[in-house]
Formats: sequence, C-alpha cells, structure tokens
Amino acid sequence: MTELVNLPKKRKGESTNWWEEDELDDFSIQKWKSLEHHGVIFPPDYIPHSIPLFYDGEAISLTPEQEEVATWWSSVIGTEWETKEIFRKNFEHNFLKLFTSDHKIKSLDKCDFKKIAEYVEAQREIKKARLPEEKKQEREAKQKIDEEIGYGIVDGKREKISNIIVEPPGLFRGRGQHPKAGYIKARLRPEDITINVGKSNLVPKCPVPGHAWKNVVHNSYVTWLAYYKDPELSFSNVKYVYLAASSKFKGLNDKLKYEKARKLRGLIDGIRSDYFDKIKKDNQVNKQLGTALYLIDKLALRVGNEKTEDEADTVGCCSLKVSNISFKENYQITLDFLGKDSMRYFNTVSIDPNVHENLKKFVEGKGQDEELFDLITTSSLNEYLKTFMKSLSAKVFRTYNASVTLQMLLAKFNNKKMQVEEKVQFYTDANREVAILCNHQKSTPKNFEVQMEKMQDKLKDKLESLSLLETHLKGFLSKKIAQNADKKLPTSEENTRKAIVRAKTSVKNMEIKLKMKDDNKTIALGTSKINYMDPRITVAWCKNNEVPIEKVFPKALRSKFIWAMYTEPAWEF
DNA sequence: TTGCGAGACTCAGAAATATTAAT
DNA sequence: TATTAATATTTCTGAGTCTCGCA
Repeated sequence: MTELVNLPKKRKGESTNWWEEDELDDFSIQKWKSLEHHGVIFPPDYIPHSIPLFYDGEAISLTPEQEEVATWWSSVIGTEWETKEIFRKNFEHNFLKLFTSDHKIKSLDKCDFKKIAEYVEAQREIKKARLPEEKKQEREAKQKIDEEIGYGIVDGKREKISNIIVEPPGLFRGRGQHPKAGYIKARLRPEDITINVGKSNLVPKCPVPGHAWKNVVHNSYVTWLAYYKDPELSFSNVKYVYLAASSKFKGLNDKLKYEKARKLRGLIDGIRSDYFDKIKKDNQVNKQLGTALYLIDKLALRVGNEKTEDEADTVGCCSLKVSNISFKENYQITLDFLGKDSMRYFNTVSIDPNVHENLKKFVEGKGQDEELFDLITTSSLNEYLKTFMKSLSAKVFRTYNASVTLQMLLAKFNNKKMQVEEKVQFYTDANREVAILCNHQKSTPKNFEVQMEKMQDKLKDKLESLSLLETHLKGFLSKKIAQNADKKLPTSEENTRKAIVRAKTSVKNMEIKLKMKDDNKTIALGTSKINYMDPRITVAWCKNNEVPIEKVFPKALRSKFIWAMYTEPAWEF
C-alpha cells in the first residue's frame, strides 16, 4: 500500500513515543518529574500618541493611561460593539473612573474620539501596506523569539508551549449578552504571574527589570507552567499557560478521553435500558434523571451547570427552563435555547412517548422561568453515571455520539474509484452531520450572498456554453454547421463531444461547490474535528481509501493527533 | 449532607493570518 | 505575471465541564 502518512522513524536507542509507553495510570497522579521553561512573554508597552479627545468640542489632553483606554474604544468605533448597550454602559462606567471626580468628562456620549479613531485607522493602513520583505522580517523575528522562549523541557523532552504571551490589556468582549462586556482588562505585570517549575530546575528569569514573579511553585500534579488572574476583573477566570496540543500532556489526555468514550460504547446498551427504566419509574427524581440523560444521549446536549450573575444567561440540559421547550403533535418537542457561547439551539425532534409524557408533567404548574429539571443537578446526574463506570460523566456522551456517528457514516463509503476530491467531499459531508449533531455553528461569512450570486452566474455561463456545444453537435449530426460557425467552437464532431464531456464535469463540479458552500454556510466543521471525533476513525478511513491524511487534517491537527497516525486500517472505534 | 467555590482542564467561534485561486 | 479575492488554517481568549475539599 502507498505510504500515506509521513511518520518519524524510530532510531536505535531513541526513547519510545509516549503513546507506545505503558504509563497511563502513572500520569493520572503525577504529571512530570522535571519541568523547565522560560516563563512568559509580556506584550509590548503602550506607546502614547498624544492625540487629544474632544469633549463638548474642547480638546482634552489625556494621561497615557487614559489615552490607551480611549484608543481601545476608538478602534471599536464602527463595529457593532460601539452600539452594544451593555458594552457601551460598562465601558463608560470604567472609562470615567480613570478621571478625577472634578474632571469635566462626565459622559461617553459627549466624548468625540474622531481624531484618535483617524489615528487608529492610519495605523491599520500602515500595517496593511507593509512590504512583503518587512512582513517576512517580522515573521522571522517572531519565530526567533518563539524558538527561544516558546518551548519548555518536560522530563528531558522539548515541548511547544501554547500561549506563551500573556493576554494583552484591552476591553473585555464577552459573548452574547455578557453582563460585564466592556470592562477593562488590565495590563499584567510579573507580579501577577505564578510560575510552576521543577524543584531542581532553574527558575525562569523575570523579563522585566526591577520586577519579580508573584510566586514560584513546584507542583508536579498539574500540567500548567504558569497562571495569572486579571487583578482588576473580579469576575474573570484564572488563565493558565499550558503546553501546545502536540505535547504529551495534551495528547495523552486526548487519547484517554477517546478511550473513555470507547468504553462507553461497550456499556451503552445497558445504560440506555437503565435510563428507560428510570423514565418509567414512579420516583420523580429518577424520572428526571432518566429523562435528562435521554436528552443528553439523543440530542448530544451539554450537561448545563448553574451559572452566576456575572455570566451570560445560557443553559444546557439540566438548566433548561420551561420557556425553552414546547410540545408538538406526534410526540415531537421543540427545544429553543441559548447554549454555550450564546449559540442558539433550535431543534424539533420526535422523542420517545414516555419521555414526552414526562416532560409534559415536569412543565405542569411551573412558570416560564422555572427549571424543567428542578429535582436534579449536574452533580446528581454525573453521580448516577458513575454507577456505570467510575470515570463516566455527561460530556463523554458527546464524544461517544460524535465518534459513533462519524464511523457509521464513513462506513457507507463504497466507491474507491472516486477522485480524491470527491472522497474528501464525502468525508466533509459526514463531518457536517456530526457538527450539526453537536450544534457547532458559525456566523454567515461576510459577503456571503454576493459570493453566492457570483457563483450562480458562473454556473449559468457554464450551462449556456454547454447547451451551445450541444446544438453545435446537433449541427454536425444534421450536417448543418454553417449557421453557428462560431470561431470558438470545436471544428470536428469528435472534439465537440470531448468538449461536451469537459463542460458537463465542469458544471457538475460547480454545482457541488455551490451546494457545499451553502450547506456549510452556518456550520462550523472544525470544532468536532478538533475535539469530538476520534482521529483514529479518520486515519483508518483514509488509509483504507487511499486518501492522503493532509487532505482532511491540516498540519496542526496532524501534530495534535500524532498518536493516532499509526492506526491500522482495520481499526474500529 | 449537601452545597458551594476554587482549581484545572476541555472546548467554542471570531478574528487574524497564510495560502490558493481567480482575474 | 501581478493583484486581488476567496478560502483554509492558526491564534486568541472566552465559556464550558467536572472534581475536590471545606464549612
């Protein structure tokens, strides 16, 4: 068989790859024995431009601190953030705090950022107009720094670090209706950073003279190299600095995740009959547990933890509200809610009659804003899952169902003679099914309609020239070529026939392309590929069907899934 | 006994950037 | 062949899940 994947060959005396080692249990307790790295990189300092802000027509000169924040706002002007109510309100509140109470600046509405916005725009233009040579130099300088600082050494092995530059200051952009959108993210200093290194390894040097790390710890039970928290944003989460997806830390956990989902495959029949039992039980708590798990399993919903007031109001299965569900004929329900990242889940499905009956009962006598599953929590649901398998939790069902769906769809492939492009198409169609199952969406690309029209026009042109060729052929057959003796048309019958075949393929390809573009308009294919579908299914399928792996996994995914590249063609999930 | 928050990790789509195709 | 437009890929950082320990 042709070599479809370039795999590193093992040399004599070289240590084995982690995925060939037998230390999975060990990893679950201690993550490393030695850990060495260079700490983190701070984004460049702010360079003031001294352009004033106009307030009530009067030029106000700003301190560098005020100016930096004003410049962030200026770069938001013209985007939808500018008019987003919460964003605007929070920004105003926090911006005004930068001025003393007797300062004349009292309202965002009266602030005129025009001059600063012009400056921001000019800077953008300058950046855009960089010569290819300049861009290349910049890229190389970046790579050099990355090469020097962007790697750590874990148990003697050099590993790439993912987010080595700490997050730059700016305006917090929450997703959906985030109550804190528009708050100011502070500039981080070394005093905000906690470093994790091996006890006998060198502590990374603090890159800012006269400053020091907040803390240095030696915690070998975690995989993070550093962490920090915005000192100003009380609601913000801790940010960790981790190794990149290609590392052993990430790869091993990833492999374990898929192995867990495979274990679930072996248990799924038992689990399903158990939750159907519960669905029919008298006990209301059990009824809710069974019903919720049914939805998680069938519709690949997230479990839906409780959220605080400082977060956008989104839900998952256990936090569904009465208002999110409506009942239809023939045991159908419609679920309509905002899920993770405030992405809308909107789906009408037929469900089991018992489940339908239960859900109707759960809703009875409750207000629109009350919880559908009021007697259970995400913890109690996960506890129930633990009775089947020690490490089972709700999210495993998403991984399991995504992988099983992909494998089932790919198994339908039966035309090895197809062109590689068509095979990739087939794979993408399967990928899309999974993405739809997991509700992975993206916003419609800019200019989508215009692009579609352009393609439609092209298709029309192609169809026209095809029909022209066909009449031309008829001309040959009836020996009446003279009337359409166009100089561009083939001069022989044989060539006309060939041209018709070519034109037909071209039309077909255009139609496929058009359909694909439309089908993928709002579907995000990447998320399921990166996080849900066991990569070994893809690798095995590619090997079976002579599809080069780089046609479906770009470089980053091939290194993330390096452990899966050795999968045998006969492998099954 | 449970409920709650800290902690650590996975998983999200948008935006930025790189590559490829079209003109 | 050089621009420009479209598309593919990577980066960025926000938003989830889930476990654990403590009151």
